[in-house]
Amino acid sequence: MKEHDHTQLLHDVDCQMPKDEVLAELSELFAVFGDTTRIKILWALFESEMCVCAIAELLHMTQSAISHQLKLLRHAKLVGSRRDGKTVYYFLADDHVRSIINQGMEHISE
Amino acid sequence: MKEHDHTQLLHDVDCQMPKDEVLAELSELFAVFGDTTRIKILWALFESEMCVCAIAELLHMTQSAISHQLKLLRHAKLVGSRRDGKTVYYFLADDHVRSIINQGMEHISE
DNA sequence: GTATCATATGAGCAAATGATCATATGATAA
DNA sequence: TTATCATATGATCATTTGCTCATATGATAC
Repeated sequence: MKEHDHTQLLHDVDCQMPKDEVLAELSELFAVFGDTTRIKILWALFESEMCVCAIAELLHMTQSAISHQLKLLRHAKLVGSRRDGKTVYYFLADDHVRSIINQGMEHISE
Repeated sequence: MKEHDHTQLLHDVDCQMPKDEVLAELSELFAVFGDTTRIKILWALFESEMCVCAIAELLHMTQSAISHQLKLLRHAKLVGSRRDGKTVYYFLADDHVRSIINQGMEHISE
């Protein structure tokens, strides 16, 4: 396969590309949204903060599965948590979550 | 593990949840953004439409790998394509792509 | 202290994913 | 037609992912 010439275009596009590091971080962020369970958790938290076992009950999944996913969401800074006695409540970290999900919804509902 | 009671909350949250079908579609969309290669392709197309082998050269990847990924992007309706002779040019399908990626960038740069 | 509830976490495993290789298809030129 | 370029696609394989199970940790009540 001999490639035809794109030298100029490639140069221009390459200049506009953010660092690999940034793009990796970006794709990791979207990967967090890229799972049904995690999307459901985030959507649930739109309404109200919730404890782990409530989310588990809502989604008909084990406490362990939910806890593992919440760990990912926390790492991505999409949710925060607060402890009240034995219970840990999770909540949306900021409004970017809503914005991103809303943009996604717009795209699929066309 | 006996669960404590969340009946009222669960009912309220459940009412606000979109159908599983919709949430699945939504997470599949974000999953497409959730890969470094695909994010790079989309970012490249911000600048200009490009043919497959130009993208491959830009990302230092094989034509085959890029072609497989473009298929996914096409399926998600994030890119479109047009043929000109032997060459196929890919371009961003609409502005949702830009909006979604911009929101993501905002989140990680805080 | 012990018992119990709520949550977190490590190991293991089946399923999904992303790249490569070989090959097929589509288009143009000679 | 044959040769070549550009792209698409199927098979394969190593890596990653998401769940389950068992167990650990943390907090409260007794």
